[in-house]
Amino acid sequence: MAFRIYNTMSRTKEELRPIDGRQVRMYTCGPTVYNYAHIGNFRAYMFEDLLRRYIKFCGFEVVQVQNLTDVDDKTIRASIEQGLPLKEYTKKYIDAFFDDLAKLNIEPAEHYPAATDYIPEMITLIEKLFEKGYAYQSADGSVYYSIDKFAEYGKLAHLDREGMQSGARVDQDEYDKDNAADFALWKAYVPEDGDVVWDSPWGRGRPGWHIECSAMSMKLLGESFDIHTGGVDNIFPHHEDEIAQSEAATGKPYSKYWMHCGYLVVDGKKMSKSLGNFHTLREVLDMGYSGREVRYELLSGHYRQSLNFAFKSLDANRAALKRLDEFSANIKEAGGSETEAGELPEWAANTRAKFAGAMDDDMNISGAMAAIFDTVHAGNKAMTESVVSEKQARAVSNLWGELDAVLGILEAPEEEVSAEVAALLEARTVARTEKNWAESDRIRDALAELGWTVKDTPEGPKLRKI
RNA sequence: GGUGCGGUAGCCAAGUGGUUAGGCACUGGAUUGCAAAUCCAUGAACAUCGGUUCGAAUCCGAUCCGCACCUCCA
Repeated sequence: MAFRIYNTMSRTKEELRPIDGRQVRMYTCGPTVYNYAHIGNFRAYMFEDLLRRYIKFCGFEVVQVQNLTDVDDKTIRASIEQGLPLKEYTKKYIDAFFDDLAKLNIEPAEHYPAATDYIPEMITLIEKLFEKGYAYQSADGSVYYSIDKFAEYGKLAHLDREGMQSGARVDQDEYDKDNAADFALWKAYVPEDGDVVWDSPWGRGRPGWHIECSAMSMKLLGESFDIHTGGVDNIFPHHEDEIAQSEAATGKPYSKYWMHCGYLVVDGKKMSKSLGNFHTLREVLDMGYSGREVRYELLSGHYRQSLNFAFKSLDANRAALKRLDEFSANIKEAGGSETEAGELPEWAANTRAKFAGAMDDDMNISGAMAAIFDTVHAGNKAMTESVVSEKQARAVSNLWGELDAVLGILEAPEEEVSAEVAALLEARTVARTEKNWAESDRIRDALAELGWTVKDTPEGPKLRKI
């Protein structure tokens, strides 16, 4: 089987074949750290996490770069408003970003370059564009990229110049540019930038947004690399401009594959800061939901489709996760103290193939989850009938671990049973032996207060975290 | 105007010519002191209209509706 991914450039599914045959180098557009990211933003990071995990599942190595945009209009404006140096202001949100990634069980990328640490690389890249005739300086001192010089401009977004001319939003103020669609490589200093300024051969100023990603990706991954990802809103202009800059400068193909995820929507509308219909992760966690429930939510739809966010979905996820946890706990108990894995039981023999078959098809997560739940059902049935040996259970546990390396949601957090809870459970067992049902039920309620449900099974009472 | 994505049961969400997707919720039963969990059983769907076909959720055409991008955006 081969992992096939949808390439926005070709608009078809293509087999993933890393350029060097072994290692997948991927670049993912990261956050602008002027504020807390909202969970719509995390949908993209979640998609990228699933992608990198599945690439590894397929046996490739991964080197992932995710940039931190720590200089732009918004970060500058906000830092000046708060009277903080830019670096100090953005640090708070960079820390929060990493904190949120951890809560969502998103694997760290190999590199997190901050734009302000790569200014020399950006300047070098712009110089190269000057040499090759793609860049020009306007009267106000800013440097622009001339899209007319790059014949393939528009190849990713499939936009032609005519369509753009009649576009709904052509900025009338951009009088300094040769063409309204030319974009800034270097922005000349203006007083509103405060002390956020660097020297360059074209005068003082700061880099444009698009050049940041081109400079950092090529510095860390090479002039040609494998996968570039982002949200669909990055296709144009951001990724189109990255291609124009990078390929014009190097004369080589930039990224081999382009992958874009759909939006998180609320009541049919894209979740966004400007619409105000967003929630930050910390807000949702404060409401009592777990990072794991949010992860399940963000994972539960195909990455290219828009995904509907609703709190009642999170509630439904809680129930689904409980079902998964119940199975995991039972299979673990069925394994006893056995450490050696035997053959997989017949009901789990095809699980891995079904899971991988779905994931191979451009990460069909719904098909993959169906393979999981089908196995849960068949396994519950087998365990109900007590036809699962300890060695078989051990093998299933191992399989679960292997699949969870991709999903990151199957392993429930370990919960310690406190002495108080253990004592209550013991007291309840005594009460039940004496058929003192009133006392037994009272203790069960008390355990529920402490966050535990108790199930009475033929093998004795079992505790489960609520 | 240009370019894309979509409309599947109460809700979420796969499927792209024939065979139960899956999850949550609901209903009946088994089990249980009562529960919980689990199992068994059951119900429910392809926006509308036409066409192609032995057969269409799937292909073709038209229509209606929703969303997004077209220089801040994951």
